[in-house]
Amino acid sequence: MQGSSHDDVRRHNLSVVLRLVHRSGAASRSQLTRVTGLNRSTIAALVAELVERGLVVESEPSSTNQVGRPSPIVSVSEQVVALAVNPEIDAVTIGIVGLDGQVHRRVRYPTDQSPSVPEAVNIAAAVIDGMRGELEARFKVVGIGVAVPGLVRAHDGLVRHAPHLGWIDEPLAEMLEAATGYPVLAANDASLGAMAERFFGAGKGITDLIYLNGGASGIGGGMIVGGAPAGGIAGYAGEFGHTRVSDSDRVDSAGIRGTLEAEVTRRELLEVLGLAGADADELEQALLASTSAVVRAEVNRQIDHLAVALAGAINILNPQLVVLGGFLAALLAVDADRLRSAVASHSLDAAFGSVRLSAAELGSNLLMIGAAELAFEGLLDDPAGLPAGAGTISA
Amino acid sequence: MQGSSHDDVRRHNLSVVLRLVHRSGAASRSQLTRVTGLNRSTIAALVAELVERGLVVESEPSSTNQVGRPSPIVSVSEQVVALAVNPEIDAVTIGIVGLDGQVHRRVRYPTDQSPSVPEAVNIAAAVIDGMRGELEARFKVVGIGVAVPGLVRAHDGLVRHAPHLGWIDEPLAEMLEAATGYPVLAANDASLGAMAERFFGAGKGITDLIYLNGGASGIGGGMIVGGAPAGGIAGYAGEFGHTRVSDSDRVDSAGIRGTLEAEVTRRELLEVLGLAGADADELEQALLASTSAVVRAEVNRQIDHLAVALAGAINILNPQLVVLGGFLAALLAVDADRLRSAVASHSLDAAFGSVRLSAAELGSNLLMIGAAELAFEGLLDDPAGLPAGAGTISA
DNA sequence: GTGATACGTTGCAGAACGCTACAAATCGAC
DNA sequence: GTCGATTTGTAGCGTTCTGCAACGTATCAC
Repeated sequence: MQGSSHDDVRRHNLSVVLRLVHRSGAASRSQLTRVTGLNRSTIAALVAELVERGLVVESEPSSTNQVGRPSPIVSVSEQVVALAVNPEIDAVTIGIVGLDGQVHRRVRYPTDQSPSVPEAVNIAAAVIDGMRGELEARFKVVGIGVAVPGLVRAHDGLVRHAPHLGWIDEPLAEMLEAATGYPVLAANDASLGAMAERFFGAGKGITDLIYLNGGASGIGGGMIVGGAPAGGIAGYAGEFGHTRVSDSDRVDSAGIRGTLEAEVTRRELLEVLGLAGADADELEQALLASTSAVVRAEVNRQIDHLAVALAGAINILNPQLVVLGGFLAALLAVDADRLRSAVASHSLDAAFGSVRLSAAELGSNLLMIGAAELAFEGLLDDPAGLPAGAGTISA
Repeated sequence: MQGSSHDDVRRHNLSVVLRLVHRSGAASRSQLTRVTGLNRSTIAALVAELVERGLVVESEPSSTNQVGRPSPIVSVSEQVVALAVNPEIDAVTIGIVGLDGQVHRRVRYPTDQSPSVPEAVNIAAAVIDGMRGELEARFKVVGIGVAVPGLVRAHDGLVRHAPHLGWIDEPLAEMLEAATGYPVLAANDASLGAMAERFFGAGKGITDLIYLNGGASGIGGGMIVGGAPAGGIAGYAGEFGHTRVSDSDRVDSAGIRGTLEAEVTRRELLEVLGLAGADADELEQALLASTSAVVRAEVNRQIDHLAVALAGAINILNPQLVVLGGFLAALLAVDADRLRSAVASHSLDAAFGSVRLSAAELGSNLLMIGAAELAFEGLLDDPAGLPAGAGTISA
């Protein structure tokens, strides 16, 4: 319950303009006036301030075949970037992501075994140190976002529990901040995936969506509720993988029986296909190509269980869109009709009627974009909060 | 993505102050300055405007045993009220609810059979006409809120489907607006219950909660996510009753198998108790008094199924609080430990660790307060939007 | 009573936005 | 190619709202 003063108005309006060009791409000043409802002169002043702070660039208008004076195009500065870090079982991936959502660079640093927290921090810090010359010469770095495959406490980036990495109560953000000097934020990978798909992928402009991702180690998810990412009270929200879908005794990674993650697994799909390993695209191709009845039965079994979990979430959240990533997208691709009708049979007509099932669009850049978005969040909320023209951000 | 101007600042600050005295009760001006962060002089101006508009009242400070000049107490005007309407299977209830949350009057108009929409509208309009003398003399009515046991489309109050009333696609809000002349908003009863409990009941000050209500005709619910009521894309969110909790063939009111509403019913509790009918309090007393093993077995069965649904919701939403109303509160009262441990066994430790299970507090006034809150919403969002000093609101 | 403290009140200054008038750039018609 | 219509940028002014500082006032402690 905070009152707002004039400073807040300015901050808010700068934030609105920067968010627009960040999320919707380049826009003319006249478009900005229409969308924001602000006056021409106000938009001019706001854009001028953002230009001065090096956050956006104005460029010559392209010919639009429209009457009237052409309006300058406002686009995000290519110099403003965030660093994205994603520790996994077999690698740590580090990326440089522009404020326009472009992934400038991505480095995957493979590890022999699942990295410990100090190892992951050391790898990330070393790679970032290697990039530092380039970063300081060409870019302004706003901070680091980390996508963690596990539960992360929102306010301080403490990793409560990352089962596949074996991390428990690790102050990851704090350590990486100390090692690099950049401000660090961390969050659950699937929540960040939901945010990325929402802004830059299948969910553009949508206010209520559910995102489920199927990976080698399980199923995670995230949601956007009423236009805002829903993190829950401590940032643990979105664990769709542990939803109960059957009375069976199969146990998931958290030891819970009959859950989505226990019934719907990538491993079993690979087994019936006779594949040793495959990425998401290869798995989808193999499933589509297969004519085996055994494969088909397994696919159907998994689709039916997935449908129960989706229907439950749809009944509760009444979303506009369900985005499926990883091998769950493959299940959708193989038999969308079966999935749709199975979901329909478990959900309320009214809630199901307006929902669309869709595959994720961002592919391998998903987590880079999501993690960077986390780091950009502070800048987008308060574009004037950081010192103008600073090359790097110090604590 | 809207910009804000000076008008918005004023509107926002008026809204913040009015919301504070509405939700947290009377407060001194100095308290308001502290909570809002606004300047003394600004608060003085805001309160003065709210007084002039007849929305709040300033009164002499009570002796607080504190040094310094006493600060006037700001409280909500007792004249500002909303009308609450709640159609049910066997009655239509109409209430007058003050902006302070006080229920001034409640009229339950019993019906022989489940009322049709025109009947419900006629009853409500007739009762309100009967009150009109009192309303126009003593009160300023901001509008009518309707709590409907069914799916309601948010933006226009169309009742999509109210199974127990047998209503399908009924323009309830429109009809009641035409019949009474007051602006009408409608929403799902359980969603409104969630809102009421959040602001005036067990969930005061909590930003993430789930509310489940067990009634004679089924189980409904609502949620607050990140401080805001979550309605979904069309206002249908919160249908926890249709979450799958078992593989059984029991069917719920929507024809879906193995759901919470199919397994956990008030009817079966009454049956094992040998009771013909009972309100929520009587049922709870009877359950607590019973020593029958059969009763106990049925309670345990229902608790275990309830736990599955709660755990699923907790994993997905990571709330701070779960509020149980109706006969679900009775199950909690009978064996809170069993419910807690059953929920724990189906949920993630991290998400379950911070959650509290609690019984609803508002009892029979719940829906009156929730429906009124819906009607107050517009006023709270824009206290200056309505003409100052108007006795009633015309379209 | 006197001082300290906290708060209301008043007048003024600053910040931000909208408005209006004017200038500039484009398209289409002749 | 020129002219008018249209759209938008630009500059200056006015309005609105909040913050600040100074002063007045009411209470408590001694």
